[in-house]
Amino acid sequence: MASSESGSAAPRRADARRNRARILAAAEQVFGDQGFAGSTEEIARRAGVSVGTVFRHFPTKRDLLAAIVKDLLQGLENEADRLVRDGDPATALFTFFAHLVAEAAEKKTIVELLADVGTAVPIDTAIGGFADTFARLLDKAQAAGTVDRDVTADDVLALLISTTQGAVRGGWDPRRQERVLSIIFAGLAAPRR
Amino acid sequence: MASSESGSAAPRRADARRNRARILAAAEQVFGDQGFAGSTEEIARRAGVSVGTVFRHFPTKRDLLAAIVKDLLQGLENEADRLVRDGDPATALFTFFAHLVAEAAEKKTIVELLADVGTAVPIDTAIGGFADTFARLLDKAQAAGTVDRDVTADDVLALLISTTQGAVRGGWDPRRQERVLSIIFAGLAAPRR
Amino acid sequence: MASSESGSAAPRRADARRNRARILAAAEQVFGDQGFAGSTEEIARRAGVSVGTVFRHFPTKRDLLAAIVKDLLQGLENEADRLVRDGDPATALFTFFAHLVAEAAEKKTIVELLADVGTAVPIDTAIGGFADTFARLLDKAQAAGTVDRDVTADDVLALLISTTQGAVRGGWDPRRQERVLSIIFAGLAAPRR
Amino acid sequence: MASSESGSAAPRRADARRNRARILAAAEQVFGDQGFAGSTEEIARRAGVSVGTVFRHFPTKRDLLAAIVKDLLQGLENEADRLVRDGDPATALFTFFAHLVAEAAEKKTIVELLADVGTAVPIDTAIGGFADTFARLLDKAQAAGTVDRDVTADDVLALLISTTQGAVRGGWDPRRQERVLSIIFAGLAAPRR
DNA sequence: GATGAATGAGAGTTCATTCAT
DNA sequence: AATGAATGAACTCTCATTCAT
Repeated sequence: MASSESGSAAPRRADARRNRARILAAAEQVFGDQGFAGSTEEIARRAGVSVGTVFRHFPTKRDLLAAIVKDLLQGLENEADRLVRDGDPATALFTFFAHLVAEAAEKKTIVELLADVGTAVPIDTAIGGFADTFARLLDKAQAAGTVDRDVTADDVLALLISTTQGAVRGGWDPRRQERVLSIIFAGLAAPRR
Repeated sequence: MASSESGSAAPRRADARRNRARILAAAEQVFGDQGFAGSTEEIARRAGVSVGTVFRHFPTKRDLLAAIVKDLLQGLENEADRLVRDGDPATALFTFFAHLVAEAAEKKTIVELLADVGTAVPIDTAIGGFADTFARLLDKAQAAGTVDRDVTADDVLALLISTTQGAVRGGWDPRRQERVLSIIFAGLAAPRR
Repeated sequence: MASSESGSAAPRRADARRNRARILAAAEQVFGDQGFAGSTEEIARRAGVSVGTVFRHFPTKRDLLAAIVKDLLQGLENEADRLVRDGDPATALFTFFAHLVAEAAEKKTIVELLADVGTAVPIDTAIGGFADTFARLLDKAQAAGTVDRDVTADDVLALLISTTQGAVRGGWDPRRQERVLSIIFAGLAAPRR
Repeated sequence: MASSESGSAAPRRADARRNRARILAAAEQVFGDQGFAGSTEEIARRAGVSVGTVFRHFPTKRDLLAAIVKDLLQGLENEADRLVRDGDPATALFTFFAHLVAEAAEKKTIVELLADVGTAVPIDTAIGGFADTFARLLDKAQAAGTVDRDVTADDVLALLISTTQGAVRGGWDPRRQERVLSIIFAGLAAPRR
């Protein structure tokens, strides 16, 4: 009774936990194929479960999307921590930046939805979770002289949103992605004015 | 492919022409307020017209969106032509790039829809209309030495899509927008590798 | 644009008017058979119309009920006016009272719903429409000496609600109804205290 | 017919007995607040029990309602017996009648449901339990001369249903209730025809 | 050409009831 | 006996699209 928002973490019973996972997977598929318009019934079908069960786990369609996004971000944040600790200060910022863009390109539709559906998880909230990480990575890079001192963490986040959305909406191949990144990274390195 | 797809150009009768314009305006408002989910009936209401009329002009909701986008792009291309002719070769590329981003930020929702709704007008088709323009502006800039020779027109278009989408989805204030652009422009100017 | 609440009066087009009437009739049937739980789809079917049409006429299930009740009351009020004008002062009150009870017994389920479903038309509002009429009938009866002077119009209305509900819920046969009324009328006539 | 319909009387185990009571109490609350539409899950929650348990005790929602009503009536019948034995013959009928109306006004929603929901306990069955009691009270009153000889027990029951339902549906304040009763009692006393 | 009523598939959501744990 | 997850039919309502007037 204490800690449970709607559709939160893991149920107690094993079968329920299994179902929750299946539903999330099915939803990722369906949203991926048809966008947020994909029907709940279709999700239930693919999860091998009845609609009622979907709604028991996620009282609202939006909650479903939010849960998917949350999982996705969780994974990324874990990787981030590792990089902050162990990466080369001079390049870790670039590495992580590129990594996020690549991930986004892979999870295309989810990232699209992230920005679309009113407010499931507003995009800046989502990316905001990385604010600290980037602030730290930026510090190190500036200390190492690979990024101009005038650049702020907010600048980097804004560029991240851009590149991420560009990758997702523009339908880039890996070469294009690499070239775009290299231009942006050059811009970050260049002394301003 | 030239002059008469469904709902294209201008009807003969004056009242019909007037209605077409009203409907487009109303649709731009409604889509702007409520996204593509805004109902056809609402559009009809705001246009002071009945649903039937909306459908006579645009057989499908998507056609409506396509028409709006087409108008928007038409306007921009006109401005582009002027710039190519009269602008300062060293900076015209940057000026036009910034102009497009600003426009996008203004027409937020329409640009969002551009990328979202399946295929009203796929984003690269839309932006592709500027390919020639940018190719020419890029040439001049490289000749003037304000952009690195390694940069291609496709690179520029990719960056345009990114910044455009970033501006629209990220909810930037003008200062952020300016800073982001200046970093990207610096990246374009910097000699590669 | 001026005078039209939801589901109000009569549409312009003849077919629409016909449909509206059919829907009302079907709804009266269905509500009568199954109470307010009867489904909209069933109503549509019996009206020979699709659900969409039902909802175009009455945007809410409750609106449908309200419309039925309104029609019912309208009819009764018309009869009331006639009685006030032409009836025998000494007995008109009793006549009209008995008439309403009989009507209620006939339209059983509708009257039940009147009181049940939250607030489609709150029962006192409904009966309140007769307040004036009863006030006038009561005056005349008291002048004629057939009702005790201590009785107020509110008393009469309260008794009307009672008898009405009794008739509807109690499943009285005509004899029972007559006996109950005669006792109540005797009570009204009797000098108080 | 005597002791073991579904969900009847008292379970053996102490905890089960406790649960049964809790569920009944919770259901009375919930039905009181939200009518018969109140959800089983809500009832379970308020009883501090799971849905499964509710259904083990009362296989159907309607059974729950029936049980509540049964309890309510049981209590009233006990009081009735006392009155028949000890009350003043001349007034006991009136006293008990008024008492029932007051009770009904208190348990408003339950009494509403009594008459509404198809058949949990049909209203005349419910009130029929008092038939004997009233027959006896009526006898005494007629012997004492406070009620006209022409009045039958069925008349009294019909009036009881009326007043009861009137009180519940009409939203009377105590004064109105008193006035209505006094008129009805006057009617009972008055010599007929 | 315009109107606006009709269509009807489909959506999200609820809830009594069943059943594995 | 109790739990609480699962079921799935049912419900109200929306909306792009068609078509009689």
